[in-house]
Amino acid sequence: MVVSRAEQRAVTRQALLAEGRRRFAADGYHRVVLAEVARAAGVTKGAAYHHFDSKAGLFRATVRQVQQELGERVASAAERHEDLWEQLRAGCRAFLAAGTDPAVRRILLVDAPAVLGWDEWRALDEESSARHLTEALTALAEAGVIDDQPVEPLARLLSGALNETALWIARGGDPQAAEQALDRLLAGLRTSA
Amino acid sequence: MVVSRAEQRAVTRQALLAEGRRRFAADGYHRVVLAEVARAAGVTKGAAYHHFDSKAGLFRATVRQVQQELGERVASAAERHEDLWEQLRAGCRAFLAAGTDPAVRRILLVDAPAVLGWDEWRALDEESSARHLTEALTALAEAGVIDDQPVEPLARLLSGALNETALWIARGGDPQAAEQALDRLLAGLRTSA
DNA sequence: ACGATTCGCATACCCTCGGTATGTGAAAGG
DNA sequence: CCTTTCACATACCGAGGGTATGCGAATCGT
Repeated sequence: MVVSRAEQRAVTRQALLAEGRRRFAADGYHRVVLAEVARAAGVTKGAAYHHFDSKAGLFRATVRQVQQELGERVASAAERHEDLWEQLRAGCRAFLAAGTDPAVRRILLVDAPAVLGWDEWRALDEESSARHLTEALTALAEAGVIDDQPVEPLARLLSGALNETALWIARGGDPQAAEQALDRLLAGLRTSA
Repeated sequence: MVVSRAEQRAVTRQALLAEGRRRFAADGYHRVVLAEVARAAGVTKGAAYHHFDSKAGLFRATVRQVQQELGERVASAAERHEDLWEQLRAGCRAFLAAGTDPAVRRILLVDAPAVLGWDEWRALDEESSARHLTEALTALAEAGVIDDQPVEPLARLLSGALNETALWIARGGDPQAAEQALDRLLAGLRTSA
């Protein structure tokens, strides 16, 4: 076995993060016990506190990871299209589809706001997935596809709509019906001119 | 002092509920200590467990109370209008305004889904405020003001949009801008015919 | 190359706080 | 008036987050 200190550190951190993610997604933040996460990761609670300042700290790192992955998924779905409007639609659909992932559902959409506080949650959301949304809306407004307007409130409206609908789909809602409703909603934003 | 047993029971229960609501709204569920709530209500932890089966039980009762008040506020705002469309708009605006109430914000929108689980939260939401929304949409669809479509996904979209935007306003977002964005979004739903 | 130092973790411990089991005195019931 | 019920209080338990400290192995300075 190799034994570089930096390597070992990274390995342990990843193991904790991976196990934490599994459990946070499956059981929810509150029911996860940190010592069990550490044990399953092959270390003890001491290691967890060496890498993260608290249970919430591990959770925060997990949120960051899941957020980033989600942002990439959404972005890559959007990038497959040339048309700005289709980019928005594709990104939104990708987000709705991501709601089936328990990690996204439980960690990002349900627990994160309560555990980290809405402010911090929103800040993290902004720097990953939500940013794409505001950028897309800004571009659409500049291109005249939607009315020129402050994009921030509109982005919040759509972000909330997507979050809630993703959860609804995950709990048995019809994905196709959701996409159609979303399409109607988005279509209503286009300039009538 | 009078001393009917039923009276005393009601008094204590209300005191616990009121104090719990204050603290849940101010500090968030996790940071609230049940014994402190009881002490501030003039009783001990034993009383709290006599009235509610757990800390989550007290929280659940609090959620119910806040939800119901919110539902009434929204409904009464809507009822001030004759026109179905104006009822929807008024209800939505009332909801956004309610987001300034810390109890609504923290208890209903942030903590409740995490503490009670999304399913139970949604069930409670449904029997108070969200129900009005689906009813309004159904009526509008029947009246031909909006396209005939499954109302459930649309209701989820709008409900999520309102929740998130209420939080955004509470954290410094411009209420007027939010209402305008909401109006555009809703207006897009009207039948073009 | 070898002592000094850092560092990645383990071990042992504390303490808060949710939950429970049991006691008690005063109202309700017969 | 005696019994029962009931609305709490009191005492206790244990889980689990957080901390203080020890230790052995990698890293560094000379």
